[in-house]
Amino acid sequence: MSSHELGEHAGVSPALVRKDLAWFGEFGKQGVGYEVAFLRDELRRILNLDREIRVALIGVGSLGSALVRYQHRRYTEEPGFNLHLVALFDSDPNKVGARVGPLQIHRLDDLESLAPALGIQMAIITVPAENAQEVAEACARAHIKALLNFAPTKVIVPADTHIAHADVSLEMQRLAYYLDGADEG
Amino acid sequence: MSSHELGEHAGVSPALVRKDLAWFGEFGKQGVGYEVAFLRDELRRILNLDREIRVALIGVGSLGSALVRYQHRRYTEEPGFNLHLVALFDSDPNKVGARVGPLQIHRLDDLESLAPALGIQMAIITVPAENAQEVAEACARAHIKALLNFAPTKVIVPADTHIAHADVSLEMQRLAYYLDGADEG
DNA sequence: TAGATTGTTAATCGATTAACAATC
DNA sequence: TAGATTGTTAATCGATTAACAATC
Repeated sequence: MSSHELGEHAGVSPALVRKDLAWFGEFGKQGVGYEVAFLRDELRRILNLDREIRVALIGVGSLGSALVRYQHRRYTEEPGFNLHLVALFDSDPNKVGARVGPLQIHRLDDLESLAPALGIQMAIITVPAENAQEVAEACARAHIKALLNFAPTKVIVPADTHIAHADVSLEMQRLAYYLDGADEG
Repeated sequence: MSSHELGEHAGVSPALVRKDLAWFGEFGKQGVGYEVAFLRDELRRILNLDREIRVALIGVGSLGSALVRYQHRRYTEEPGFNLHLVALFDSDPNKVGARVGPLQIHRLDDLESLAPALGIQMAIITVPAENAQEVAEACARAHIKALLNFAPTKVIVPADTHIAHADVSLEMQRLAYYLDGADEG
């Protein structure tokens, strides 16, 4: 497949496909193009998606429970889907011990002691906004350096920690800009 | 508040704050800075966030139900939060008629007829990946031109329709790039 | 070989920053 | 008035695109 075809699929120019790939190496053959399966595997390796990533979810409310089911289904049904949700945490004593799908809910206080043993590398934060900062700090103590935060609030993390925000309403608010306003034609 | 202070909060340079605001008008006073409450209100208006946006949710599974509760809580508790979830749709006859929070689930087939009467301007798509495209097409027929898609699949929409993707796993896969690989130091 | 397409260099484009006259 | 900060213009920076020698 040529850079032209790849770009068509991705919605970018052929030149950009080649330039971006050049950051990581040489994957194509002059006059021929790219061998798709080979390119896919190389990129999966480069992007760290070729091996299991062990994930904890903190805050087992309705959104958290939904994400447990969603992630678990994809992990079991989709070959090569390497995001593995392996532990749940909550600070509510009434929830601790309960099961969601195949997983039991641990005490949030045990995050620090359990994370290393379980090999947790990433955490999903689905707690109320007012608790997100303290949970992020608990993750820091547990040496978890990749966080996906669903709480609609800014969270301050150490410099070596990466945090992504998944604020659903924020995304909807972005879309709102494109709605026909009452003031528009 | 000066562009310097605003930039510090937003994590951008003072010059960029001024340049970006200049796209929409003149909001500051020389020597003084910006009046924050006025600026906030102006921007809310410009971004179409100053009036109610009526939203439908399609696909009332566990993720959909969680989002209903989440949106409804923010709408009722947060002043000025104008995203109003007003209708639920599902194609499963066993779900139609059931209530989730304050809302009843409608037949997906009724989307086209109900959307105009309900003033739906935006839709959240939380159906399985294999149904996302047909649901997007139903939205097009219902003249809904802003979609937030949670299904992990590409959806083709008309040119006048805006679609945002909220693929949780994709965000986690992005984070994976920054994890220390087995091959790194 | 002739045609096609890569990887890369040079040119272009757009976005960010620096600088400053205007003025609160 | 003197100091501060805007809105805007010019300079800089980085990202995208065009072009092409290398070569499959």
